[in-house]
Amino acid sequence: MPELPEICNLARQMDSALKGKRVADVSVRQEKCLNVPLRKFTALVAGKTIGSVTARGKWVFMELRPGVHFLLSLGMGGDALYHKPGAAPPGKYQVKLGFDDGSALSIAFWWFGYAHAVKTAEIKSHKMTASLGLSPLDNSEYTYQAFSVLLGGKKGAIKPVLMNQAHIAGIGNVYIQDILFRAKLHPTRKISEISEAERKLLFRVIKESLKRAAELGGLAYEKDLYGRPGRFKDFLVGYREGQPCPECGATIEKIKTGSTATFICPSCQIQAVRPERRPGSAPPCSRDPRASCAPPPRRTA
Amino acid sequence: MPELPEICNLARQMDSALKGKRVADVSVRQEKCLNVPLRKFTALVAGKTIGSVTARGKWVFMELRPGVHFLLSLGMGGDALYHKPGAAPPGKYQVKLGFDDGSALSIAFWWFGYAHAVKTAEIKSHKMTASLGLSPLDNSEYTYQAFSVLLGGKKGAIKPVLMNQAHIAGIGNVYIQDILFRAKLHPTRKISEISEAERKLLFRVIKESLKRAAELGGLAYEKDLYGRPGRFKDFLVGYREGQPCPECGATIEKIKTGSTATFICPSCQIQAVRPERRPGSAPPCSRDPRASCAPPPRRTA
DNA sequence: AGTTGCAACAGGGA
DNA sequence: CTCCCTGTTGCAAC
Repeated sequence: MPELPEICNLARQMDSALKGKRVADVSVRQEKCLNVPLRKFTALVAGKTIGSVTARGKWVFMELRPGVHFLLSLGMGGDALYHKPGAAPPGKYQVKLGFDDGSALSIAFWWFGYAHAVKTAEIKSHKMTASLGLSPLDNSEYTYQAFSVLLGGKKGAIKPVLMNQAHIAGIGNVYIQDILFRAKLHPTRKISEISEAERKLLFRVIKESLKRAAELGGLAYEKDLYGRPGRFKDFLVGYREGQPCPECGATIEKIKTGSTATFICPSCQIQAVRPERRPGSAPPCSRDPRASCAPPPRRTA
Repeated sequence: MPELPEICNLARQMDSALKGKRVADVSVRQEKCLNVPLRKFTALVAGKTIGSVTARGKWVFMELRPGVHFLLSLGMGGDALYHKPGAAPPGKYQVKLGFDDGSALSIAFWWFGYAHAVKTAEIKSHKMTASLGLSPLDNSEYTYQAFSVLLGGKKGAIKPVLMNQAHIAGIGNVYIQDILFRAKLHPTRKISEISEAERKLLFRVIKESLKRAAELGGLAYEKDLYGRPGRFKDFLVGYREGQPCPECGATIEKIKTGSTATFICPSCQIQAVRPERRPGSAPPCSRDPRASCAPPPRRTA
């Protein structure tokens, strides 16, 4: 459950389920995912009481009163699972917190993840979270103006900038796919060549795509705190290599952009600014991209 | 007179002509070429007596006793001219030092140059000179082993590394042309793909090319301390775009490599390691590249 | 024809 | 599907 929608959902569930519990037991099976030696980690976490749990970007912030924050990143994938009192003990995990009521939280990631403990007073010095940029679901900080400032003066391609957590926090290589498609932007489009209208559309598409996915409980192939999958699965172009574009029917391609893969519709997502449409000529894509948070039209019948 | 041969020649002439003179007068027409405010520059320089003058890379180091060094870089081109007592005053210059015997040194560069004054005790903190690398005409520091260490582990192209003053001090975009040609290396050849034999040849070619040019008093289109031109003008491929390669007759090309221009023989200078020559096949270039410090064969008669 | 500093980019590794 | 670090490369500036 790596990106912002899943993390938002997870943090909300943790906030409801765990708040007020006291950490009675700390079990770490993989010390390298910690930011401090095991002894220090345990000393920081054990005995603390869980306060608010929030999300920012791909990170979960769990308050451990008094004076500590537990910071969790699931990296390229993993689960944070709640185990109620008396439930069967968790199987595979890297870190487990047992609570005073017999319940537990187990954390398992299958590649790289981070379970960090920092003193709240020193949280500013935790680089990976301190450098996080705008939260796209927070309307007070994610404004069109702030978004424009972010892109201002940049010379590179649009995709890496949107995925840079220091700019906008929470977009990974999954949700970026349909965001770029809905914004009708090729991943390597130069930022300096994005028109005002395109930038406005992109701004809205980011917010609405992530919001929609969060409302659906995140990706269908990720689990929530209770092991249940999300309901978001209908990608427009993401992971649909070889299938038809829902807008124009062209065959979706999987390309390499820098070191990451991108799925694009080669006809809808263009590298240059779309030329002015002359009166009478057909629009390149007929549907309103803003409407496409809904599942794509089925072409199977 | 920008690169090492010209600077060596200039420093030697300055050492002979200026040593022992006392700076009586400082005139600065372009303050931005200084490293300190004009008042401070004057305070450091005026009244001092010239000691040894030496060269390192593209910089002239002039001792100003007691306790100061005058550091001069002519940037992309310029002159440092001696004016004997009673001679006509210099025309255009950015910086002029007048001496107690009525002679003067005028410095004029036509783009960017530096005339810096630093306390000798603080010379290590003068970044542009402190970071200079190996002197290719100093056999005790420019050894094949040191050269190999420089190239070790590098992944990029050979040309920018040779022109990096922190590695080898003194090669610019003029002398690099024939150095690469004599070493039979394409400017974008990957360092990791240079063979041992090629590296040995390159090591020698650098030293011998610069030494030969210095012995000729530098470039024919540059002036020495007395306004006289050097005698080096017979480039093998440098600035000979469209003319035949002196080795194989192929047409010399001017290409862009990164942000600089390079003149190459497309047939002699290859990007891949030269394949082993099978017995009986003709060598790609018949002349011994080590012999080519002499002028190229004339093709005009 | 020079150098610096920064942004962008690519590769290796945890 | 992650991130950081490093070195490299390109560009704009003086």
